[in-house]
Amino acid sequence: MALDNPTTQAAVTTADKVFEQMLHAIVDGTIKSGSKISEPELAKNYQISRSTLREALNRLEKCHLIERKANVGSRVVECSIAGLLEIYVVREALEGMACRQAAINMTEDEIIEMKAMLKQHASAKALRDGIAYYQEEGDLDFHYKVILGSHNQQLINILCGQLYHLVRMYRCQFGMNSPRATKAFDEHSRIIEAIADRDGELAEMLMRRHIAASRKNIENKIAQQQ
Amino acid sequence: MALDNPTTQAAVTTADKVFEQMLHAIVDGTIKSGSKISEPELAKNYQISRSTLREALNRLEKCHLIERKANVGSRVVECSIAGLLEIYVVREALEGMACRQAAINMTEDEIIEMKAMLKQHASAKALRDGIAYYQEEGDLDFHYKVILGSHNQQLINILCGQLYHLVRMYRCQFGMNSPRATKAFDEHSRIIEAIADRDGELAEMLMRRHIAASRKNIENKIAQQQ
DNA sequence: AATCGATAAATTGTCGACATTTATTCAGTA
DNA sequence: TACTGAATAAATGTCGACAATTTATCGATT
Repeated sequence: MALDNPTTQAAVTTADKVFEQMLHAIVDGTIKSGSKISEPELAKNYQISRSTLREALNRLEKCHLIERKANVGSRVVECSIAGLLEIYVVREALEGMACRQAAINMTEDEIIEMKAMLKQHASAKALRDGIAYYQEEGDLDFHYKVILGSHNQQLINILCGQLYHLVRMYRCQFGMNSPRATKAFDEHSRIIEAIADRDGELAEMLMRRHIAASRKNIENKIAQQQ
Repeated sequence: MALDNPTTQAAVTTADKVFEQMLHAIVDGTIKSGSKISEPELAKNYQISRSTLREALNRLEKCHLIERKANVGSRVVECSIAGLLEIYVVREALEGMACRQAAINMTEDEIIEMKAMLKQHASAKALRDGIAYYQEEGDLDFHYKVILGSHNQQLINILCGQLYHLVRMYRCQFGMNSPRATKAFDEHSRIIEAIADRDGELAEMLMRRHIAASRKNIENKIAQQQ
């Protein structure tokens, strides 16, 4: 659970471990976004050889967290409003489709599990008057489960394997604890209903609106700050 | 133009060149899908060190053309009907959205260029009575241009950077020269119209239907073969 | 003083060797 | 004969050093 990502398997090699450490550091901003990466320096810091470090860098590049130029080096990806909005556009398309596929392909057991999860979120929400907790963990859990429920390996790879690290990075660095907790919860409920009804078209539409609402919420926030 | 991919930049390092060679070999089946990759053997074949080869393998992995297991090795991705259909689902979602964004973000010049391209395809089609040529190059050109027209770097990366190599691989190995040439051409025309009208909603819908039709065409072909 | 060019320093790319893990072989036993 | 398990072979992971390229430094010239 080092990555809070249901598709990640245990890190066995040292490059794996360094990858996870760097992933964490980049997501929470310890390694600043936009900064250049010095291979000799980092290799010394983590006490590994440059080969091993480069192996870790390659995995970070796969997640689109760093960018490499030949004979020049690597930089941590830059966090920008435009970049964040781009990701939301992709998520709207992909998670919308994932939701449609989930309505088609989810097993009854998976649906029961999702309903149970939502019930648990509801009680947690009632207890804590739902703010931070639900927003962070619960929201991710929900989206992960829907994506996995699509039973489409390509969708799962792209969303859980690469995009979601970027999403978490933006959430951390821009401090997104938006006041959409209650609204989001209701939207999640309706989405699960549509999936349980095996109504793929509605499920996709609701998921797209759910993500679009998130995006507009951010756009408003940005507009306010300016 | 080694990769027929508008987003690829010149290969400067030897790892780049080996990557391109292997990419070609995997796409056209010289390196068989599902086969195991022996690092020592390939390194000898290409006359490079294992480090350099591994660098090339990492890029292939980024394109989802090979899969690696820790301490076990790499295998070329397996071509299956299910896998092909999965890709079409992802393309329907992503290219649909790309088309919507293209309707919003394309410049007038880009639209003019697209119309010119289509006109050229039309004459080529008339001349050769449209079979192979349009299907292969023309279709890819069209889809590439729409994707680039979205002006969304994430969409461009995912579609042109990774998914399209897989698409080309399947086209090569399954021998897809489907008889949809004329129909596809008409669909392309209507999509460009929608983009020119800045009608994002229609553009997305038409692109989704266009790709879904391709998918159904394949499903039918498969069903016939059995 | 600013710009250009050459030299020097540092960084990335590549290599071959060693360490560690996995796969194979083959002898021994039930 | 079939199966287990230890020894062997092979493959992957990691390391440190060298080569090639880029960046920084510094002196010369306009």
